[in-house]
This record gives sequence, structure tokens and C-alpha cells, in this order.
Amino acid sequence: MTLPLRQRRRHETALQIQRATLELGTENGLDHVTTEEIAVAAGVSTRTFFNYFHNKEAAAIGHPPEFCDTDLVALRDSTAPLAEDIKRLLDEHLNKLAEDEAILRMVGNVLRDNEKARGILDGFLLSQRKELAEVLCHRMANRQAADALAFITTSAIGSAISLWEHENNITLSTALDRVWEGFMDASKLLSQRGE
Amino acid sequence: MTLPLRQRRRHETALQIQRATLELGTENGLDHVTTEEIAVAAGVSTRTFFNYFHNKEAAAIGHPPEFCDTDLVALRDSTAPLAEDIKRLLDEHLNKLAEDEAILRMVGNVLRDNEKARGILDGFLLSQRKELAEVLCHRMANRQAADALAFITTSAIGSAISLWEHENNITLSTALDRVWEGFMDASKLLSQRGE
DNA sequence: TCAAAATCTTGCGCAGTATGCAAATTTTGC
DNA sequence: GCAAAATTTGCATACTGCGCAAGATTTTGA
Repeated sequence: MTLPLRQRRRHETALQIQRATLELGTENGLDHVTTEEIAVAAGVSTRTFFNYFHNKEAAAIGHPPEFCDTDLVALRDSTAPLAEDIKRLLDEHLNKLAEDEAILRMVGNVLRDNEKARGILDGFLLSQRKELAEVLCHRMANRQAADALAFITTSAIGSAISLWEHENNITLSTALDRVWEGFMDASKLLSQRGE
Repeated sequence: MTLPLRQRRRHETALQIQRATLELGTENGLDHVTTEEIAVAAGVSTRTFFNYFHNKEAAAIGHPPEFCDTDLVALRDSTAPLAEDIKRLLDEHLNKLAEDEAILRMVGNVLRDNEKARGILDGFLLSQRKELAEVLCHRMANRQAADALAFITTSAIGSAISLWEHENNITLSTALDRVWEGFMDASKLLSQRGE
């Protein structure tokens, strides 16, 4: 836990920049705030801003948490029903996301009307999906099915966050429950009388 | 079929710009080509380029086909098994996409390493997903399940294209078959012993 | 058929984005 | 403390995207 000063500073500055970006960005939309304004608000020079992030959209997204390695291993080796195991992984992951709801909400605001930010987030999801598909391959022979499950799983996270944003008085956790239930219902509907 | 000259011109110029963008973009990556180069290649001024598209990434994506209205109505009103109906919709849609495989392949190239372009495409998919979820709501009580199905459906298109790009000697249609089979398998796996 | 109205193209100018480079500053290890 | 390593910063530069107004083209309607 005792990282060198330099690394702690770096981490902290990155967070400050992300916060400044999100706060200014949620007010009037990220497109209407300049990188210079963000840099000033974060207390660094414009040039330094670009040392931390390639662009303001990346700064808004920041460094979202990845799937926890131990959770992935648990998913790979478990023999419980697949749906239960995946749901457990999602619950764990959402707990991490729920640690800073303020940021999560602001990220949502920015994503709503910024295509570039969505693209950047999409990149993150893509790599998570790949990682997950790799793990799921160990539990099923069919590669395409593993990809499909990975797709369903990662998109459940986004759907849950979206539901949590739009409904009032709902926790992230119950939002995920509702979304997951929807996916389970959808699975049943698709399986019915399928050839 | 006899549109005014102005509209036909407009449509044609848009296509020329898209082609120029994709051809230059696939060579060295879209980031390494300037809007001015694209404009020159397309035979218009830089300013006109921006009259047609907000940015070069949007020019690369162009105006992808949407779900056909009659197909959507058919899906809504059919009483056949849901999986069959959705597959039929997807087949129709992919046929339209397959009409210009050259463009489709170049779009894929550009998307691979351009976040902004992915974000723009994501916006298209989002609206398609909404449209589809609206339709699916008529066939099931559960809103979340409709959203989930819409998600699965639209992502099958992307997966199919991706598979078609990476495997040699495979048609778009058979790529979709494989992907869809994967989704069906995934559905069955999720349904097994689910509470 | 022709002139007015509507629409489109283009050049110019300007604010903002992003990066390379080198000097100044800060942190680290000793 | 001090030299080496890493970081921040200002400056220069190329590119993006759009407002504006002038000029060109197409459509409309008599």
C-alpha cells in the first residue's frame, strides 16, 4: 500500500483531471468546454492535461475498473449453474462501480450526448468482453456461444447503469437484478421451440 | 423513383465522400489522413465536406441501412416462434448490408482502430436498438426482456460482420448463421437450471 | 422560357485540439 | 545534499470544425 510518492501523485492528478472534466462537462455538455478550461480547473497546464489523457473524452471516462482476476478464476472453475456464476461476477463488478456513484452519474451524463466518449468506453468494453470470452471458453466447447455470453454479460452492466440513471430511487444492485431478470426471460423466449 | 436532381446529386456526393474517406482511411488509418486530402479526392472543397458530414469519422460510417419498416411490422405481428422471426429480420437486414461488401469491409478496417468512429456507429446501433425494443414490446409483457432481446439482436449483426471479416471464405449469411447459433446456445445455457 | 426564390458550394477567418521539442522543475536514490 | 531520472510547462505548429457572406446552380411559377 506504500507506493512511491510519484505514483500516488500521478494517480491523484489523473483523478483531479477526471473530476474537473466531468464537472465542467455535465454542466453544458463536454463539447462546450475547452481543454484549457478543464486544465485550469484541475490545476495543471494544458500541456500536462494531454500528458494524462489523449483527449477530453478519455479524461471523462477515466480508468474504469476491470473484472477482478479472482472473480474470473472463480467463474472459470465453478461447477454451479452458469447463470448463477455470471450473475455473481456481475454483482461483484457492480459493487466496485458503485463505490463512486457521483462519478458514475456524471460519466453517464457525458456519454449521453458525446459520440467520441461512447467510442472510448466501447473500447474498454471490447477488451473486457474478450477477457470474459476467454474465461467462458473453459466452460463450453462452442466459441461462438462464449462470445455471445460475454456480449450479454458486459451489456448487462451498461443496461443496469442506464436503468439506474433513469429510474429514481433505485440502487445499482436492484437495477442489475431487474436487467438480469430481463436477460433470463429473453433467453427463455429464445429457447422456446427453437430448432 | 424520380427524385429531383438536387437530391440525387446530394446523395451521390455523399457516397463519393464516403468512398474517398474509406479508401484513404484504409490505407494508413483514418487518423493519418486530413479532411483536406479527403475533400480533394472526393472533388469538393474542404468546406463542402463539412456540409455533408460533421467529421471524417462520420463520413467513413456514412448512412448505414436501418431495419426495414415492413420487416419490423412483420416481426411485431407474427405468431411464429420468436427466435425464427428475429432471425428472419436479421437475414433481411444483412442482405441489405451485403449489397456493398467493399464498403462494409473498409468500414470494418476504419472501425478497428478509431474510437470516434466506433462511437458514431454505436449511436446508430442505439437508435436501432430502441426501435427494435419498441416493436418487441408488443410481443412480450416484460420491458426489460424486450430491451435484452433488442440488445442481443443488434449485437448479432456486429458479431456476424466481425466474424465475416476475420474468417476467410465465408459469406456474411453463413457468418450470421454461426453467430446466431452461438446466441441460441448461450440462451440455452443460461436457461438451464435458472431459478 | 425566363426571372425570382431556394438551395448549394466555396473561400476566408477564427477558436479549439493535439503533439513535438526543449527548458525548467520536481522527485528519487544514494 | 546532489546527481540522475522523471515530470511539467511554454512555445511552435499542423489539423479540425464552423460561422459568415459571396457566388453559382437548381427549382419554381407564371
